[in-house]
Amino acid sequence: MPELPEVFVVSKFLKKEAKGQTIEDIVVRYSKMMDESMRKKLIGQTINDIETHGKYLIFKLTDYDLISHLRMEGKYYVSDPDVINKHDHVIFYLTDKVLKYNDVRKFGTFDLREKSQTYKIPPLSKLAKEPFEIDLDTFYAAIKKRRSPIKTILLNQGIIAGIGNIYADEILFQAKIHPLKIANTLTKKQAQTIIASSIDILTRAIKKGGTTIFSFKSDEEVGWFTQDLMVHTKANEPCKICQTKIGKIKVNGRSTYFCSHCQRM
DNA sequence: CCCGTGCCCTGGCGGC
DNA sequence: TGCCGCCAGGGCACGG
Repeated sequence: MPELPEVFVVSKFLKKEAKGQTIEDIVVRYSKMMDESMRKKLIGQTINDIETHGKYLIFKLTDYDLISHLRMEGKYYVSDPDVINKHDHVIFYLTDKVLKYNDVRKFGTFDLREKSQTYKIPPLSKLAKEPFEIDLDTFYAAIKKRRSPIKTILLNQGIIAGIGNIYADEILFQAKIHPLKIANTLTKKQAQTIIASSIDILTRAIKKGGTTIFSFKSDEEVGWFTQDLMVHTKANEPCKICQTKIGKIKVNGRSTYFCSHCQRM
């Protein structure tokens, strides 16, 4: 499931494939994904650039910004125009190629904004800064007034942007903090450690994804692979640091993996 | 404002 | 072999 590193890698792919191309036509195969008024506005627009903010992709067009969220399984790929795959929902006919948005679960979203409104209304108006830019005092102030588990806080895009369920577990493991630790009991030092671990893990994941970018296809995963993970999906396996069995619990309905010895309340 | 729950979706898998 | 129920999860609406 795409988190900040995967979205960043996708944006690199899109810059390579779609930057400078004009949208000549669009075929929408699942109407809830994109309505007709959006489709009409997009036709004739040139893709001048692709930016990212957290898990969002932002296509910078001639007159609008197109905000794309991949959610769990959304992906973009370029392929033979004659081949339509089962979960291709939006097909962009560009100047000299066909770009497809494929999404098995249909959870992905498209939002079109006037350029002046992009960051003024949802979804981007509510988005916090990414770990790379976030200010420690701001982050710590947000934490101090929350009574939820820290895991829940890391998934809150309005507090810190770009972290999803997989990297949240990995970040807390590296920071040696228990996922159920209540946010407002953290010290400023621990908040700082969380930010540092976030930057470290996201950066390493981006580098990892970057190695597969040139062979990117719809059915290839980007980002971290299972052997890079320390705790996520490792239930009952020995912790790579202390050999304690990795535990699995639910935090706010999300599967959460942790080491009860390395990560303290 | 904060916090928890249910919903959107499909495919894969365990159980029988 | 097939069917059923559950699980995966990001963001949002909605209730307390």
